Amino acid sequence: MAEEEGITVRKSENFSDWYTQVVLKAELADYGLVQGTIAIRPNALKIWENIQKIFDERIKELGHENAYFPLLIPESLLRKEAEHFKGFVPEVFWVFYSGDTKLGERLAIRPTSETIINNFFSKWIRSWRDLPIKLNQWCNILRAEIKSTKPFVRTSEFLWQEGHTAHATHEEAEKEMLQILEEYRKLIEDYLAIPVLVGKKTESEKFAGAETTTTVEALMPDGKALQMGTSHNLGQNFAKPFGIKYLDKNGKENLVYTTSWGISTRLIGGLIMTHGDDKGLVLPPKIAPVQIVIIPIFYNIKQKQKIFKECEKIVESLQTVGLSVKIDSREEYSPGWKFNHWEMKGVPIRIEIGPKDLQKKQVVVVRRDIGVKNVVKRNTLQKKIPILLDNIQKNLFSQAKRFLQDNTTTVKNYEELKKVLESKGGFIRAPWCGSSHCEEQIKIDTGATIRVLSLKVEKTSGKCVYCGKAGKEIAYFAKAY
RNA sequence: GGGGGAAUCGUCUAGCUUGGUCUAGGACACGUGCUUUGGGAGCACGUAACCCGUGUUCAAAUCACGGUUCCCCCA
Repeated sequence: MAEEEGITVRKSENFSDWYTQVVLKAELADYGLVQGTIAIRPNALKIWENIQKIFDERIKELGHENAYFPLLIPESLLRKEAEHFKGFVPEVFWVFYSGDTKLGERLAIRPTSETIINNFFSKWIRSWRDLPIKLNQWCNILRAEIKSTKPFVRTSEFLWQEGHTAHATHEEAEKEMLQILEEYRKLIEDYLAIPVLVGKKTESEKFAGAETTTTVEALMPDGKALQMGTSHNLGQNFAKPFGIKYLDKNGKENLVYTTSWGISTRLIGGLIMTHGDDKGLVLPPKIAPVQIVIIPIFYNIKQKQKIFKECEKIVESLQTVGLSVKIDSREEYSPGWKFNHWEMKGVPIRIEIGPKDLQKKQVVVVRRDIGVKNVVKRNTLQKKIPILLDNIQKNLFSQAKRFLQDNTTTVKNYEELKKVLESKGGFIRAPWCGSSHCEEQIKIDTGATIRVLSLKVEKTSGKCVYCGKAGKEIAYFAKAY
């Protein structure tokens, strides 16, 4: 027995330790040499590549183009929008030297690229004919995280996409922000099978420099919220200091309206936490790099050749219907070892094929999500596997959805709010008067913040959960990562 | 932001209290060979470690100080 190779803690018993073990043992990432950095290993990068492919295609359909901007941003540029600078400066990495020469002006390693991209916008936009401009870049960014780093979830360096657009009108910018928000929701719910709350941020939680920040927030099994993506309407907050102006049809000079939006490799963290179990990672079929793994079982050389041949045939038939299949033909590992191995790596479906199956023209099909084994006739396999994958995808989503619903609690007063936070956590739905003072006090008191406000104000006749004055709208509170 | 714990082969760890016998032990992993394959197979041989720095001492894995990293709890 070599159980040390597997996950040795239960997800329900020590969530944090469980998470670390899955990350390391499923070979998703390894710790870097500098605090808050990780090496993203092929198993995880493949997931990211799938996310990229899906989202990249989608935004291109919506008229966006990819570009790439410099990593280094001069301090003077970063300072141009005051709120933005104030918000980001505590976590900026600065470059002071090139070789031995001290630089005249220190350079920021991008914590986000609004400043540098808007700088180019001001050069590239002259006429109403240049608008809208809708760019995106896939890149890495650096934000110094001194405490509580966690692979994928909170690291100093991470991979992301940042979209940056400029529009002629406020309405257009608002529309862009909302459209992308909806794309994020679809990506995360339909592909990653993670249900989210969609809405906007409060003044204190919004992006530094934004007019409006919208967000998709998921709930992790430990009752903490995880921000999965944000989409901002920057209004003219950046257009003004960067002087992004154009001449309209009447020859009049106007400032543009800009947006920005991003999702990052943090999504992988959400994926691990949401779907993983005591055996390791569980990947939704639509995002899994390998959807089906085939384990051949044999007792002698003669059988081996026949079985391998049959495996090849299965691979071919499944590949023709667009599935990603892998045979584990290694002979130095036993079938049992391979079962555990691929379960830890989260492959949605395992097909076992041995001498008995060969004889009966069947295979054994095992679902990763619920562990159920089924015998499937060989000639129906090509039809049944896609259906099964679809069921797994749906099951993972509905499980997570149920968890989200069961852990979203409506409360009437502060005592209840505190009680729920102390017990199971999750999202807490409560009336809020709209004052940032109440918001701040609740944070100091309980550690919970307002994660989301509904996009369309959810009116309430209830009283503010903190101060007892008339509630302006419903807020969703939670402790967050 | 505050507090607590930890750091020894690739991994988990023994050793530390009471410095010397530690040439640092074990299990698993890894390598080679033989044998094996329906839920983590077996035997044999082998590779492999005291986080970094400074100090105390005849002598440091063990004691002190500083650093680094990781984990946990609270805000």
